Amino acid sequence: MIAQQLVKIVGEGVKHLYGQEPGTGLPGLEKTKKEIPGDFTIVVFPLVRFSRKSPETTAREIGEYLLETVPEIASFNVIKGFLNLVLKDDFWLEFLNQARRQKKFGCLKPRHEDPIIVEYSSPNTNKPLHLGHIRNNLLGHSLSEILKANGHRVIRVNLVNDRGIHICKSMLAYMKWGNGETPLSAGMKGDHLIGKYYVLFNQYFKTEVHDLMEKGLTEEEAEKQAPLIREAREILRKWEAKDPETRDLWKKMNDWVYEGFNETYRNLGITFDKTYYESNTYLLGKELVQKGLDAEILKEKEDGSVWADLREEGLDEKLLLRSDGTSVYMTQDLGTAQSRYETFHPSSMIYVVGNEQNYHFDVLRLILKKLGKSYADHVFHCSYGMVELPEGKMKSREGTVVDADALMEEMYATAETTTRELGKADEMEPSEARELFHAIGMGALKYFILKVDPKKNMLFDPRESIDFNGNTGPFIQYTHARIHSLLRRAALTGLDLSSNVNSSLTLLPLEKEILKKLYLFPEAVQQAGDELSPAIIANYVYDLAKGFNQFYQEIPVLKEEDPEKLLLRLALTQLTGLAIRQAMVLLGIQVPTRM
RNA sequence: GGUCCCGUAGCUCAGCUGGAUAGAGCAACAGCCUUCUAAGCUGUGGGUCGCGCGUUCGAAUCGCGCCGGGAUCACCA
Repeated sequence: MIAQQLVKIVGEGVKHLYGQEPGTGLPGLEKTKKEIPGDFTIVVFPLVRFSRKSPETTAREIGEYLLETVPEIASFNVIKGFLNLVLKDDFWLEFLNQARRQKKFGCLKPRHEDPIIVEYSSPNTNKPLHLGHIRNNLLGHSLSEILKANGHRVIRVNLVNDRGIHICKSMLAYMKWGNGETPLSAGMKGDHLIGKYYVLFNQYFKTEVHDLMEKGLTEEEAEKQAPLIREAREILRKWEAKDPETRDLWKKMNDWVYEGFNETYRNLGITFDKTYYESNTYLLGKELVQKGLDAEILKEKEDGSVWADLREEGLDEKLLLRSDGTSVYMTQDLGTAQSRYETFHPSSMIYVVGNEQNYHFDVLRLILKKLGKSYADHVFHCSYGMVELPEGKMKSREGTVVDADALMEEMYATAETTTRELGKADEMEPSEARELFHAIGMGALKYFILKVDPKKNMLFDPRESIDFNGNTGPFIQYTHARIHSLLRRAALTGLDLSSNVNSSLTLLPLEKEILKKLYLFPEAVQQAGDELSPAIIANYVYDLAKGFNQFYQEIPVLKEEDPEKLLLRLALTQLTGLAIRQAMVLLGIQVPTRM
């Protein structure tokens, strides 16, 4: 690309003019600021120490050198230490022609190499998904798409947490108060039904704890001795002993939950290549720990528990096997990492997990390293922030969660109302209209979440509905629909869009603006991949759509009488449409062709 | 208490690998539909970039110290 070439040539220029190699790190090419004439800018301050001249003189000299050397450069200007370069219009027009020939503009071709494993979602099967899970799922899905666009092979995996004491709590509550209720008889999605019993358990449990504390127990003692928790623990014991009755109920209830989850996933547009279940993987890792013990990397304490000592690394000791020989969460994660490494030989493993588990993943990586695993350095925790409500953090037990299904329904309803008010659904088939409402509702939700830097906490106010105007998903979708409307009209006139644009045309400022933005799309895709950040794509595509709307509003396209200019504008329109669609695919958002 | 993350306009967020006058959207106000979709476009107002010190020709951006918010440090997952 021209950017890298220019940087290189600047280096050569410095050597030619001042006899010194600037070496690494010096030159930096940036976009020229809006109000200043120019396309790219070189900040020459760092080069002054080679030239031993004023910034202005240095900039002028390098400018002259570039003007002579680089045929694409039309002119330059110098403001203080800033060297602003103007490229010839035919450079931009050539770019337009070349970009239009690409199959998938902005994306790299798939390379044949080891895959990247992206783990996300990882739900518990004792309650329905909420807004936090939505952020996780959207991030995981989008990251997978972004990595693919960067030429990687991606394996998307889901590790379902289908066993453990929390599941037993729902089971116990169901046994006690369920009366044989089923999703069908209750008219509820399976995950919501199970969630109901989880809440029920916690209500009764809370009362028990309260009563015990009245009798003088501390909270901690009460929580351990409450009859309900003892019963739940007994169910867990039976489950681990493979008691048939317990296992049957467990399976039945989990299947209900999966049916519910699948519906939620379908609405979200999320899929996986492989699903793991903890009930199958929770014993993994013991072998690994044993080997570490044999090699004296790990140590056993007197009571038989096994630990990794991370104090030299600035962390604490970490338990890997309890004194009774059973394993913990960390043990399992060590085991699944090893198992995935053996099956897929991934180039890296990315875990999309909330930032509350930052410590866990630091420890995981350290232990893998201690155990001498070469892949330890290729384990990445894609850590994202909490979704907060105006009152603070969402808490399942206190019922202050925003339910995923309810939220999606609401988004759909808002999309329908808004669209109908605008009269845009009037001439649509009911099925087309339904698809549109879904696309817009989900587009608004997804964009709202993905435009925020993943690592930051974000705020969601349920009282204010998610916007459809301004920097939003529907805004971008609308721009796309508008583009298609233009292209449809153009098609009616029988124009052939496939031929190349004449590269000796002169560009209007707004036309060039869009070309400059389009030029940045491949970079945005790459940066999003490097930083594991869909937000970069979201902000990019908003900027592009905004730019197109300005162009659209100011410059008539179809009224243009000069056929070459008409072709240019339509080509511009078409490529923008492609870039928007491509970017939105990376975000997992559908783009309607009319709305 | 230790470690990590965050603090930018009334609100939600960009910008953070140091660069020119700190940007959007929402909300408020004022314009633009007999002309390609007004879910749009244009304009006005709104800022000690938490505070202080340092590094630098140059700091929202880097370093240190405070202040404020969050997460985490289980024989839970």
